[in-house]
Amino acid sequence: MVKKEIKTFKKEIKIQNIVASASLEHEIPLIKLAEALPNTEYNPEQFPGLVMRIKEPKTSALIFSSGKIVCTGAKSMSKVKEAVDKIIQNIEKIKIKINIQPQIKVQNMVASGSIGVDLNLTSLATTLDHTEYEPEQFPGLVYKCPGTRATFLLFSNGKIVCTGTRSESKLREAVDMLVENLSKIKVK
Amino acid sequence: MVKKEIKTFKKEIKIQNIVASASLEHEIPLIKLAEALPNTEYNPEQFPGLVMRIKEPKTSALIFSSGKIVCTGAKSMSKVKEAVDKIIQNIEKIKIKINIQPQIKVQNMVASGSIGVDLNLTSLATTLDHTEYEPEQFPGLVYKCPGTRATFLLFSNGKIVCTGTRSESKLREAVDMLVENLSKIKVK
DNA sequence: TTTCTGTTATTTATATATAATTTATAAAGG
DNA sequence: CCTTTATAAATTATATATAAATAACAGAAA
Repeated sequence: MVKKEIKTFKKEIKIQNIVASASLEHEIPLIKLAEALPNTEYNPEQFPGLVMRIKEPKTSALIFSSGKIVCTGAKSMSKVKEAVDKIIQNIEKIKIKINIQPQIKVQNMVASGSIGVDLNLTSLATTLDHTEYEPEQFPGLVYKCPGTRATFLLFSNGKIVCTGTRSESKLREAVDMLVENLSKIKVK
Repeated sequence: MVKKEIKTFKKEIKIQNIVASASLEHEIPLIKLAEALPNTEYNPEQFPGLVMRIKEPKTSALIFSSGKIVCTGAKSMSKVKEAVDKIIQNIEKIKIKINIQPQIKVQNMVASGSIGVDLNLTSLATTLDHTEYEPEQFPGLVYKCPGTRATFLLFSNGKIVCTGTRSESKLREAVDMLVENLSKIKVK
């Protein structure tokens, strides 16, 4: 019985960063917020969003006057939710009442891991499609995985970085597809 | 009988600084060394090496935890050797025994002198290759002497500075080549 | 004039390469 | 005092590239 080649890869992947957005459905006076809270940075002439940093979970949020927010840095969905709650609590300190439970939408996930085998990036760049490899510019090979939102960064030691997916299931699907595609061109 | 033009140059050169490195082949506890010796300066968050100053020969040494050292300031090889011996004696004050006679490697020599003739740096900058001359930035003309490790700083009064060579013989060769190259384009 | 790019800012892993850090030294000009 | 040149040591920092939402401004193309 022939085992599928894919089984020989020791896939391993860990979510390192989640970017999520939400709308508080309420105008936010950013200047007032910036003056009231020490954990904020606001330079409207540089960027329209106010930056709010949360210690636990360690995250950073971008808050716009429209009430739209972007949360970055969390490593799990539960942490994202915790962070959003903290953000709302912070905003409510300036007497603004957020009446809704904002719907959180994951916009991007960054995960890192390994596929357990060394990769010859130079040959991969020519045998695999949808790749970009300029070692003198960046040591990783960029692979936009067809059929998925994922873009991978592949390194010669087998370490990988996956960006672009929006859920852990889609992330795992993408990694499986990456390994499958690599197997097809027999990288090992 | 036509005398060679080169003979009209009154070449003169003196070594002003020698930078040499060596390895003591022994780990050095820099914190302990800094606390025990007054002639040291150690700011690891600023620079990983400990600075040790020796009065005679007047030199300064950079000592790293790996046991690698860099000695600067000596004007002759014998002074470099004396300085390294003093450095080892200093280190042995904190009970560390350096069992070897480290092999000293000269990494750079700085020498100054004169070629005995005034130089029109502006015209030299255009007639001689491998030069850089920006008088409003620095009054000397920079000349990277092809075929040697030497880089010269040439001044309008004929004074010169030579950097980059690793031995007195190579230094003299470089100066000879400088004079020869200047003669070719008849600077006088 | 309108629309479409490209900055601006945030996070995060990955891995290369520079650059800056320190020390000494001469030269001439600011 | 600074400028410039070369040179080693080891450590930290930054730049390189990836995705994504926010939104305000810029410049450019239509």
